[in-house]
Amino acid sequence: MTKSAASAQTQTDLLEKVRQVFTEYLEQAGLRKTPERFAILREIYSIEDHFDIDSLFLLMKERKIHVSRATLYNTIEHLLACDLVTKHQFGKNMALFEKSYAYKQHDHLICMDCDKVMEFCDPRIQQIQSMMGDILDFQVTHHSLNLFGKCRKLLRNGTCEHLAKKKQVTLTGS
Amino acid sequence: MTKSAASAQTQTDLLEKVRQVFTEYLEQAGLRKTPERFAILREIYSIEDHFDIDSLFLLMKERKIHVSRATLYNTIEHLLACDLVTKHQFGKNMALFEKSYAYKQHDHLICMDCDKVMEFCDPRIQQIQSMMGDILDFQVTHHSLNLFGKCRKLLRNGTCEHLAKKKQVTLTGS
DNA sequence: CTTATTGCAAAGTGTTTGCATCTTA
DNA sequence: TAAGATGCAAACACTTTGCAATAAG
Repeated sequence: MTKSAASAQTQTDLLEKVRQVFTEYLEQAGLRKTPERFAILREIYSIEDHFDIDSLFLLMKERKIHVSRATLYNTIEHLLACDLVTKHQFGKNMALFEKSYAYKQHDHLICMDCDKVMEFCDPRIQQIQSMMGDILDFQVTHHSLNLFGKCRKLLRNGTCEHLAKKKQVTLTGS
Repeated sequence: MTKSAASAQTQTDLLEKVRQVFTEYLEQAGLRKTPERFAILREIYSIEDHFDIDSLFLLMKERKIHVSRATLYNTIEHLLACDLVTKHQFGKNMALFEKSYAYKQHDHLICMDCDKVMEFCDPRIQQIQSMMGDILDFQVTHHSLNLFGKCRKLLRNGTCEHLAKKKQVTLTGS
């Protein structure tokens, strides 16, 4: 099996799994399993980057899948509720989303020059989160940590646009 | 000298100092020192909590200080540029601001039930920030860490509204 | 057949912009 | 007195809402 075939298989498995999670959520919540909802889920899981509602709308329009913006906003609320999608506010007013099933918890580094977003993991955040919850008697459900700045190396090379490649850093120790 | 007189003195000193910082910024940038700009600075430094543009507009209107929303948006950009004010996005679309001169760097804990914001400090954030900048060759200029959840203790007591009192926690060790 | 869901367009909300008027330097 | 700043209202961008038509259960 070639690498891309394996990856395609993984992608199919993932889609199958998230459809199942969504189905269970809809049933348990007494909501209807409409074709629009599953089409939106599928499109979202085909996107690698962060996206906003309008680019999702345009992507689906381009692929001849007609759903209204209202339905996108509505459906994404449900996908947030069952943790299949995560919402972000990276300093701009517009909300950005990303698929989040089976994704390791991560935080973001945002280049203010080219607007690109990189991801990183650091276990200390989890420690701070749970410790602060205890100290302040708060039930912390989630957090958002964004580091803002400029990509130095890429600025040296001229434009930042080349930074877009996903780059993920994980620390395992403390 | 009574305690409140001392505090009033401190408040006056602070206002004097921030006026000076703003003046220097405006001069160095070749911008005009208009009465509106200093009035806005004074009002902002009279606010203890986080605020949005519209509540600042209404506060100033109430105090019979007429400035337009356009001028508020314009001036706050300058105050951000010289670090006298900090901007936040706490998950909602609306931007929130706070005065930030001589304020210790801090992060936020947001109650999703009552929308109240608490502040805390943890030196590990600074460590993560500078380390990530080095690893990813990023020049990190600032960050935003928000912990979202529910205030447990206050929920037990009924409403969350009593939580509004500013509560700040600082860790000095790692 | 009942009622949730959809699509459309209208209304909201926070922010930005264009332009005539005013004012700082 | 010339360039910048202000105030107003219109324009914008993103999101939410109302409602008639549709379709899931």
